[in-house]
Amino acid sequence: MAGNIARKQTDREPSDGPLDFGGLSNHLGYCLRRAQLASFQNFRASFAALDLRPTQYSVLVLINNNPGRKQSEIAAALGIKRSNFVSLMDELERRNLAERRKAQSDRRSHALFLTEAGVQFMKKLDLAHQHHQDHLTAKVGEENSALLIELLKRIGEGGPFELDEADGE
Amino acid sequence: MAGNIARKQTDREPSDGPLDFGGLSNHLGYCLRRAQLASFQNFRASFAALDLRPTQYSVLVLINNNPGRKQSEIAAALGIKRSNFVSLMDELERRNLAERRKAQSDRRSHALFLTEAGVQFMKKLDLAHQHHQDHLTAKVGEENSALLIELLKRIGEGGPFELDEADGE
DNA sequence: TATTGTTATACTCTATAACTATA
DNA sequence: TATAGTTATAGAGTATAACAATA
Repeated sequence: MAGNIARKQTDREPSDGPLDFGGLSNHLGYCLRRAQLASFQNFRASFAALDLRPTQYSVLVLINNNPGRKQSEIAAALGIKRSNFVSLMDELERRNLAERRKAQSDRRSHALFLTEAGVQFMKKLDLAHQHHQDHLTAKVGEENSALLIELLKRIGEGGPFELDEADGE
Repeated sequence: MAGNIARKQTDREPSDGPLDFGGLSNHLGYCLRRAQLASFQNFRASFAALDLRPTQYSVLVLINNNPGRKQSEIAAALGIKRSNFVSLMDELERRNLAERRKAQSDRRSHALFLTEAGVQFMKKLDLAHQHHQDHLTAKVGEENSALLIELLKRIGEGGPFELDEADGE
């Protein structure tokens, strides 16, 4: 808030010293973005040995908890477009972690399952995720973790998820 | 946690009903990601009429609060690579919101300023941001907003920012 | 030799349109 | 005709390498 009124900014060059973020440091959206980036970064570190990105992890968890569900259901639940989900699933299938099977009831759709290797892999993922979660929890303080999650859910709910888009024209 | 032991998943097709997210719904990192996506979405809606993305907004705010600082300083403060900052700044210059000026002291560097139009534009940005911030604050409850920001800062601090990378080889 | 800005490139994520095969 | 999966494409965001001008 401090600072500039409506005039062209002058030629001074303050050069050194820390930058003034103004109100930005206390903008909820900005803090969210930076926290999320830090979280992703730690996720990547925790899962580096397993070579798995956050999105891939969430897909495996969802298939594991809902074996046999349609590809489009898993995608929609995670807010991923059907079209973008294809290559994601291709990769998991290539690594023999998950598989598509033709659904009997509706031969258009694919039912998704973890492979045996995928189920085994989940154990390692659980450990890596615990490591990641512990890191974040330690940062906010254990006693604040549940409240933080609650507040984040309030922001996140009613998002773009659970609803698939109709193909536009 | 409920569910799958180490065996290949069977062919059942539970078909309908909501998906089981397992522990995922209470993963801090996952909640962060969904909240951040929802926040970005609301940001875009609030700034749609102004045709400005979150990154562009943060750049304008930082230049406004630190006129005359080097391009690389602004970029580093926001965690943006120098190389990626170029097209961003090109766009802001093309729209006559900000400008580069050759620095006197070091003719390699560009000092960044808002244009007169840019300073005027900030007023509209402040209003749009207030609208956006109010939306988020209402979702978490006004009495929780400050605490949430504090907790997010703990996660976000020590991130990839304020430090520029050395050019690799 | 190191730094600033730049270009070129590549990979991920996201978004849209159009195709296919089934329904 | 509508839906599930796919393909192709395009826009952002992010990452690295290399170059010119300057220090």
